[in-house]
Amino acid sequence: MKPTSIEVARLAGVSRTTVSFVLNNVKKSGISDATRTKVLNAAAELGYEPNAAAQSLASGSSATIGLVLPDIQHLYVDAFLARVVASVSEESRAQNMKLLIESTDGEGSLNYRRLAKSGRVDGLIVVNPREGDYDELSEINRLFMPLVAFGSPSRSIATGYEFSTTGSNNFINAKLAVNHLIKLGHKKIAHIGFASSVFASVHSREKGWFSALEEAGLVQYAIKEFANLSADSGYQACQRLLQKKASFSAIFVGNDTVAFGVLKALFDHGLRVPENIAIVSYDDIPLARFAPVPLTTIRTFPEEHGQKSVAMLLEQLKGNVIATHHKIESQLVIRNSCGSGLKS
Amino acid sequence: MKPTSIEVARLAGVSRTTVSFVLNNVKKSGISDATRTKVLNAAAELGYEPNAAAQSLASGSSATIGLVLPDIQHLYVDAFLARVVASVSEESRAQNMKLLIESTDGEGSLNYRRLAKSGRVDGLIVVNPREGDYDELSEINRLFMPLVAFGSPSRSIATGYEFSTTGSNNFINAKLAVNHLIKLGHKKIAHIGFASSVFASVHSREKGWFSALEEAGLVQYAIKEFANLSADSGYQACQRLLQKKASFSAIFVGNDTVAFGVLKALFDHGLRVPENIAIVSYDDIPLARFAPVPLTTIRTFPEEHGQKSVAMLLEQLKGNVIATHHKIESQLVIRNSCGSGLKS
DNA sequence: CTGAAAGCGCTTACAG
DNA sequence: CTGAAAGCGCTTACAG
Repeated sequence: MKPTSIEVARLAGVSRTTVSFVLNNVKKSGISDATRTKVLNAAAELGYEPNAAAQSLASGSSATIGLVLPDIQHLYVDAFLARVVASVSEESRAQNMKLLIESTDGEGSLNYRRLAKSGRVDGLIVVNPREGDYDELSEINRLFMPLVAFGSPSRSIATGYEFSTTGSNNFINAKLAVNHLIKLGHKKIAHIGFASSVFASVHSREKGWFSALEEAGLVQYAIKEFANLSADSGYQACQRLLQKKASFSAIFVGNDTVAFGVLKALFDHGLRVPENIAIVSYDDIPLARFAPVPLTTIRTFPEEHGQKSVAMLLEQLKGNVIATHHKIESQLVIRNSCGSGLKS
Repeated sequence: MKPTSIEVARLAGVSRTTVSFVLNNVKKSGISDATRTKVLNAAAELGYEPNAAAQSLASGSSATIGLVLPDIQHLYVDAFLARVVASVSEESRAQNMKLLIESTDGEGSLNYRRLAKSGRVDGLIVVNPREGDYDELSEINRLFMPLVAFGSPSRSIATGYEFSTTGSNNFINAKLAVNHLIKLGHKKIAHIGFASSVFASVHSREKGWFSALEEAGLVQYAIKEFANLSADSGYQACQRLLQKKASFSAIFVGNDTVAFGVLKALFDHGLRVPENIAIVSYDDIPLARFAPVPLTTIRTFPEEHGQKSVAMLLEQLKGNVIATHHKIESQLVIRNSCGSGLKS
């Protein structure tokens, strides 16, 4: 039914070896132009397409990248993650690699080892790994295949983990955001994390917030709540915050999606942004500037991250085994929600 | 390095056949419990994981589903598509299938045939295929593998295409949305499509809008513009609309993301929603009710669609070859943007 | 209840 | 410049 390389060889009047050499463009094979043309014509005539499983089995490489997402629920609600998927997909395609999507289950665990051993993928990009996964990831990287942790701080290298990482510096950026609020005169600055702090990125942003308060001597005003990815959970987290006795004049919100919910909760409470409460958030998703109050936020570059992750993985696949950290610079985008200006 | 089934067989003191039977749970093999246990223990002890390529080559099935996305750019900006990816991923996982992501390139073309012939996937879910792709999809389905077109109207069956489809009825739903505006007394109802009308869903929504106008005898007021997926493109499309001489008191916007841009364009133009201009849009993305004016919109159920697509594909994979259309009901969610009520 | 052996469709030393 | 042949690691009739 589907033609195999043997049919192509027969039609072209050569051996399967030659067919393989021509189709895979093997340099050192010294195929004559005449032969090459014959093979190419035969393959085209038969509509030949190599069987991927056979190729993979024989060559030991699957030509596919595995993208591991945290709890897949993130994708339902968080625009940031979608952009990561899109850019990784795009770049993989550009590099002639296929893309396999995996996600961790409810408990956040994925059998990385099984995936690695199955030979289904040549390398792994793991998005926002949990702190508890670092040991296993390191072992996967050492034993089986290259691995890039997306959205991880470079500390993985500092602490002896061997795999590559890419990410913006959540800690520094969070400080940047909070310092902006401090500079505007705010003293009582609350924090709403965008998810559970088992996620490294959530945790780092919280630490950055706290560190900024410490340096300014404002920790006595520190109060915080955690949302759970959706705008709705942000709404609820903000309500919990409002019920506390401690007051605040500004909130550093863990991401933009959650900030949408926070804005609504504040409005529903009769509070105006930025007049009564100033907000700075994180991500600069495409809708951030279309929010009820255009959001002042930390702009990250997920597309660049995604592309870079793929590039780093391919580097390692080529045998360039140095684990590196690629840092993506971020920037504070000032819009209306912090009350410091009206640029949009 | 990685153990193979032969090592497992050796350790368990059986043949590879037996190992394969036990691990694949082959019913009719009549493996004794004692043997089964021995094999399982040996496999566990060695940390054995079957090689996927070998399995696929030998069995003729890859146990993976291919998910084909339209222009990958959609994912950058459209929350709807992300939910589709998430649900398909989730359901695939639940069904023990792997998920391969493919996307069409800039010109919107993908070599479906190559993908099908490579044997990399057992079946295909194609999201929002372009009208021009139907012939090829039909052929792929006939020649190579089951295929489900996601977001397609059932007309594919009516017109003789053989593959299965799933989707809400864009035409009917658009009419529903527009009729709601008509019922509220609007006569001059403009339309802003969310993308180019080469996409079947964009086209159907436009037709639904126009059909509603026809039935109400309002086509003389019909004006339209098309955005290009992002909120920003919605902003621009709305500006173009505002520059026309024709006036309007309501807009049916092709999706929520674009509606965010439309809202901003109207505000910047000094128009209030819903007082001056009423808006109904489409999708009910998670942020729709957190928009500057909570959006009245058609709620679709992408998660259900995604899950159903996978289920339909698996049915066909099991040999149940009937092409069917699964229709997902939608509903109009009334919020503030149409001015008819204040439910949220 | 279990095993020997063929076969899936490629790649890749190796030999010439 | 090209080909015969082994091998990748499984599954699956077939035989017993």
